[in-house]
Amino acid sequence: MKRLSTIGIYRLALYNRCLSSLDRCDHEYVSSQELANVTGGIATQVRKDLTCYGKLGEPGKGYEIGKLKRMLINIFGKDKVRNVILVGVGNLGMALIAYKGFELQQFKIVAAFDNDMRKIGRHFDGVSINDIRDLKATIASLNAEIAIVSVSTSSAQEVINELVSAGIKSILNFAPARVSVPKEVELHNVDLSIELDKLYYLLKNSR
Amino acid sequence: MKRLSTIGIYRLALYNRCLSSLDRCDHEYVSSQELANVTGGIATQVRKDLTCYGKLGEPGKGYEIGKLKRMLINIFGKDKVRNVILVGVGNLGMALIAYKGFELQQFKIVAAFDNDMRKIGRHFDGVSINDIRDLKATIASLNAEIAIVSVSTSSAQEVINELVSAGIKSILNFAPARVSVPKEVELHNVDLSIELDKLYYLLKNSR
DNA sequence: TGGTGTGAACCGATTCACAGCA
DNA sequence: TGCTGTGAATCGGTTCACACCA
Repeated sequence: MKRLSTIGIYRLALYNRCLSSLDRCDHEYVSSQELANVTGGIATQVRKDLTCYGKLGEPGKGYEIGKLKRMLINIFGKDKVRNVILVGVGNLGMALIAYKGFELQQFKIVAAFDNDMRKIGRHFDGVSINDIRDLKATIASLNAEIAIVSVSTSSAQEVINELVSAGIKSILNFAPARVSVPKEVELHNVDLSIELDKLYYLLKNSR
Repeated sequence: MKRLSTIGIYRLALYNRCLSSLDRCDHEYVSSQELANVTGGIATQVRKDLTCYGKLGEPGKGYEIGKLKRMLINIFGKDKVRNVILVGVGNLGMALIAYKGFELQQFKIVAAFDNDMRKIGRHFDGVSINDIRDLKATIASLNAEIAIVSVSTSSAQEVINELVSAGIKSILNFAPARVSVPKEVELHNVDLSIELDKLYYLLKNSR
């Protein structure tokens, strides 16, 4: 069972989400062609993606939706609850706490951190805002493994260092900074201005 | 001059940002090796990326920073101001309007739209919030080409249809929905829950 | 010597073509 | 007949090796 490529994981996640929005019973079937139509790919690729976790399609019928959902939940480890914390309760941090897309996927931000005294001790959308100095202790007590970082560029590396030493294994970083982590820690960057750069490029070099 | 792959554009944008943070004069030089160190790649790749727009490195010295910057600004069409509009002034929309990373890259959101009467006519962070019913007229008068969509999943397709018919060429969509656009329109999706899905996967399948 | 530019080799991912099963 | 699963062919991007230049 090999580790998938980033793009492979992405497509699997996409199938997962499309299944949820398919208004069909769990015991009904969906074909690779249909899944391809919804995700903008081709049927062969969908099949290749799905078969690397064992054969679960039925020739002539397709994939049983319930079975497929269970497989995907298992692949992503969503059967187990994982606590997510967030550092940096600015505009973006608040938006992420309140983000509706997370609820649908059973993600739960269990605590937030900031260094602004006016925010510490308060709640936002049901999530308590803690003193960043309590990061390590709180992470330990919550047994959190995933952190979302939405602090300023200048403090990103420092915050991430603390997260790593507190035992965080995976980090989703929104600060537009190149930060480094030990290789056993997973770091994903979401860089909004680079996304806009891409659009600029495509506009300038449009077909 | 061929169109680059998505990942190629991404790296170019990354080089661009790293140059800004390099505290060195524009007339000094940077080597491909150095650029690779900062961006986490290898020197050969940096050179391959840069040479597809003509030779501008100098053997034995490297790339003149000012020249490289100008080339990148040109590649991304940032020499020309492009007006960006935003639809959906919820938590995420507000965070995007206030996002500091955009300023650094000369991106400017010139108008926002919403359908909430309590928001329409007000300003947020210097950006006026307009009635979504005025979308077409306002886009035309501002000559906007890029739109950021941060509306709910259920209204994403409808809003995007309107944007397309109003002449928008590039869309950055934050709604976790698969939406379709005519093929001449560029659509990029930023899907936050899929980013978390990836972290879940990596955590479950860690090395 | 220290760097760039680039053809060639490599590698992984995508697509094709088709065997096989209900 | 309709759809899956998969080896083979293909494609494109990455890396290597080295020619070349200041």
